[in-house]
Amino acid sequence: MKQLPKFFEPHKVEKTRYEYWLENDFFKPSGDNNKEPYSIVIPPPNVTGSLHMGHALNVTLQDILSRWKRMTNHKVLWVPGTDHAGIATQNVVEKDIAKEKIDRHSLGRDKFIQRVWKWKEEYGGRITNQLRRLGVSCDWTMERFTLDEGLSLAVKEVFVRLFKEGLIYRSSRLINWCPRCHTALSDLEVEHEEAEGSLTYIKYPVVGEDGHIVVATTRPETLLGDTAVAVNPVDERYAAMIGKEVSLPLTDRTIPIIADSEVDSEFGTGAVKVTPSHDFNDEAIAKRQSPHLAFITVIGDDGVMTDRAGENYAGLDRYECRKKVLADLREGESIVKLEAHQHSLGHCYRCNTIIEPLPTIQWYVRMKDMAVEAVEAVKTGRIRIMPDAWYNSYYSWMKNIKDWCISRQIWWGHRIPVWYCTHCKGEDGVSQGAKIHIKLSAPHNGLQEGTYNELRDGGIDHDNIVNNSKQTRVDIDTTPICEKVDVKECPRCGGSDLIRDPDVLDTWFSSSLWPFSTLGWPESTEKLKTFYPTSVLITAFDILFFWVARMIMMGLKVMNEVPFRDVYIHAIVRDSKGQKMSKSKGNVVDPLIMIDKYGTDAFRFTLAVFAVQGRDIRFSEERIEGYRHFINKLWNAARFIQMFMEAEAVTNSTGNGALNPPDKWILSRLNSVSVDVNAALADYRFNDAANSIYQFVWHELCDWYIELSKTSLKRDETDDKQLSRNPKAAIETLLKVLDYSLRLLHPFMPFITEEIWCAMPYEGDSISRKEYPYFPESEQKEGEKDMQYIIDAVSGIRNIRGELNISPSKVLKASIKTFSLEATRTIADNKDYIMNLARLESLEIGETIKKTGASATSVKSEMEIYVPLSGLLNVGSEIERLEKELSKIADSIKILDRKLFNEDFLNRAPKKVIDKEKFKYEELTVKKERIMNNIIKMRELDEESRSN
RNA sequence: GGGCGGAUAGCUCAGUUGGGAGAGCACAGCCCUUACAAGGCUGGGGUCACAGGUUCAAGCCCUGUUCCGCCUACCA
Repeated sequence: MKQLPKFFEPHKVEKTRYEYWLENDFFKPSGDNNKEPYSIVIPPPNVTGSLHMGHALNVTLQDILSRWKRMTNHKVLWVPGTDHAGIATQNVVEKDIAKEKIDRHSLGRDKFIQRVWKWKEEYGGRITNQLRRLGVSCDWTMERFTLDEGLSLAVKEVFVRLFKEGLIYRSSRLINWCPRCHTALSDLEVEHEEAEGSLTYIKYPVVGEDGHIVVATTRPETLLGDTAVAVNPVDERYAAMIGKEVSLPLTDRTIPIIADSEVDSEFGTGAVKVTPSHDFNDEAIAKRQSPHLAFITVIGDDGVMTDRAGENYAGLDRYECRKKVLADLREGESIVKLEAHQHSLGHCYRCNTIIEPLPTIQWYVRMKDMAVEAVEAVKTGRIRIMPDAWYNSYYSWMKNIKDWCISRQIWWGHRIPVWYCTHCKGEDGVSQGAKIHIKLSAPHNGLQEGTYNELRDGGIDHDNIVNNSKQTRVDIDTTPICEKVDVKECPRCGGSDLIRDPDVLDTWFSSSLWPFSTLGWPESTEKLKTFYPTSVLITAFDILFFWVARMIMMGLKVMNEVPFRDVYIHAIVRDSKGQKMSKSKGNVVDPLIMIDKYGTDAFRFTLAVFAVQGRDIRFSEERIEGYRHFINKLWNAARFIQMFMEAEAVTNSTGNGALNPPDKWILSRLNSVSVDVNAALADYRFNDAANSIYQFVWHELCDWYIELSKTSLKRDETDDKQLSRNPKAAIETLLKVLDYSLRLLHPFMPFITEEIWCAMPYEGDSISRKEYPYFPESEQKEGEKDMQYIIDAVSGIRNIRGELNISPSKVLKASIKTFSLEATRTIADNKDYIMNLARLESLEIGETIKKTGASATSVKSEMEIYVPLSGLLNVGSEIERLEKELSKIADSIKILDRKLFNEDFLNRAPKKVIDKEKFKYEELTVKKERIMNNIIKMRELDEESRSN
């Protein structure tokens, strides 16, 4: 046995303990083959990431579950890994090489990707190393990266399958475009923020007449791309104008006034300018018209105005252009008024640049049918979502789901497995449609030309489609050839002049395959067979749609089985004021700093206590401090036990096997706590589980049991032979309760529990290999009633001390008048415990005890405690004390009165409740009377002393 | 616009089928009682946001209101 040092120093043990666990493969699946395997895949953090509170909470909860299940003998696999995080990582490396004054284009695609890989090799391990500091019990031999060879194979396999099923297709339409990242984004990758803008009212003169029509817009610069003005067909104000032309200010174009029933007559002037190339609504209007309205793209893919904006504006940044357009309109007296206007603006979730809707050609996944199945899987309970408030969000998102844009115009990621033949024109050579020209770059980057298939959604002015910038692209006008392997020659014409699609897939595409791709799919591996579907997914709600919903759809589509049984959605960690933590606000709390300051165990335990279902977490450092105190308490409790293990009383004790009364009590409490904790964990009530153990260890084990055991452990020195205690039973109970407490705590605080456990004479190589305590069958309340008498007696005396300011070091005499045989017997049987805990030098017990003159009194339900304090007692304050007690009881009786004199209550409430209330009433009335008697006696005494 | 969550002690928050309002921190008093002052004992402190309703009984269920927070949406 190793002597525990005086203080627990987390940093001295964390690293070595963790290495010990790894060396011994404790985190690899083992356990009972007959029990259901348990598996979790980690939500892969971005490889560029740095550990934040969200990660810390997320993995702590997973680790608690994993360790708990391992200790309950399940075969547990927890798969770790990281996500390649396409745009984010590319941005990081681009910034990196910018320091060397180069950009990715001058480097070239292959060299750039090499640089990213190099970066990944150097820094990609940072986040996983940080996770290790939390003590996570992942099976690191299973670590995966979304761009791994195996996972890339899975991605290609899925893409090809979906393509061949027609679920993946190409389309040209408006897409959310980030002018800074130069790529398309999915709807989800756009973050909307409310902003104060202004609504500009602009006059468009009617051609050939004196009149004009006024339109209102938040984006005056898009006027340059207007191709119509729309009004509601039933709007009488404008009925006569439909079909007329207006001349578009600042241009030499005229555009028609058209009717569209979606136009809201109430908003603005009821007339809306239509810019099909730069607004999703307008695109829809344009496509509802027959023939379609023209698409004129005046903003380029870098947010700079194109040639089509006209020579006065081409080359201007979009916001510069807005200023100039406004100035020019003002000069031409075209502006009627400006109004302040609140509206929401889309921003890129990676770089926060304002999104520009642009017409481009992109790859999409058809979602509707997959969503239907994914909804079904949840509705039928094949997947549970917790807390259940999230069901509605899930359903409503799935119901309104739109096709998912999966192509990104960046380089870092899974390149789309599609090739185009420059020679053949598609299967029938003609029907693939006419060639169209695409300008591939923003004007100032020089023009590149290329062609794409006409995609038959018609109407778009493809001459002005701005495609992925700075990308050289040659004629591509053929049906895509989609294969898993590199295509070297065209399967249709045999030609070898093939061009691979330059785009990569949305990062979330590979993430959506994570639960099965990490287990080896498309190979049919043992791991896959054993651990798919996974048991639970632990995640934050902000990626419910990004990731969780898509995993469900892909799991069902590809594996024909849900990816996980349970989804547990935890809160987001906010700062102490409830603000979202962000670098710009400067309110970020770094988990690693918390770990440095307080140790991993205290930090983890705090997170567990914070993890209340359905509620945001306001982080507070003070709480960690509080739980560090708890760790200290636990540590010292263990030191106490160690101290007494070799005490003379223990080693010399014969140990007749009989348990001391407190031993029975604490063991019974332990059983009950073990049941509570297991139930809480099974329900993902991490806070309840943590609090139960906390309460037990501190307030039952330490506050009462250990204090009581000091008496048991003493060599019998009382004059009363009957009270001889069994020190052996006490120390054995201490060891046992400590053992099981540590086991209960181990999933929450793995390090200190291991450290203490290994220093005790327990058998085994690690606490993590021991069984988790769960004792439902022995949950009888043995010893709990006896203990109540002891607690009543002790706390009665303590209360007198506290209230009357009597120093704890002053030894007191006391007597207890008992009112039942059981009370008499129990108090007498436990006299030594009571005397020690209450610091008494003598204690009289009996039903005939009389109170002596100046005594303080404590009235309990089956006893009255007298502490004679001649000379010490301030009669006035004693009366005050008793009156305070009396008034509390009187209040309670009043409430009970109201109930028990209410016939409706007596008639309708369950008998159990009535009996309980009656019992309480009796008890309190008796108590009240006794206190009153004592007050009367004290008053008499008071008067006596006054008259003397 | 639609949806969701919150409002309980000075602070941060628990409160699982409706049946005597809790914890931690902070505060006050007495104590270095030999595991622990990162501690022990004792105590003070709450019209459970507001207004109705259901019920014998409401912090908990229903309706409405106010104030916060979040998600979502194409009102230019």
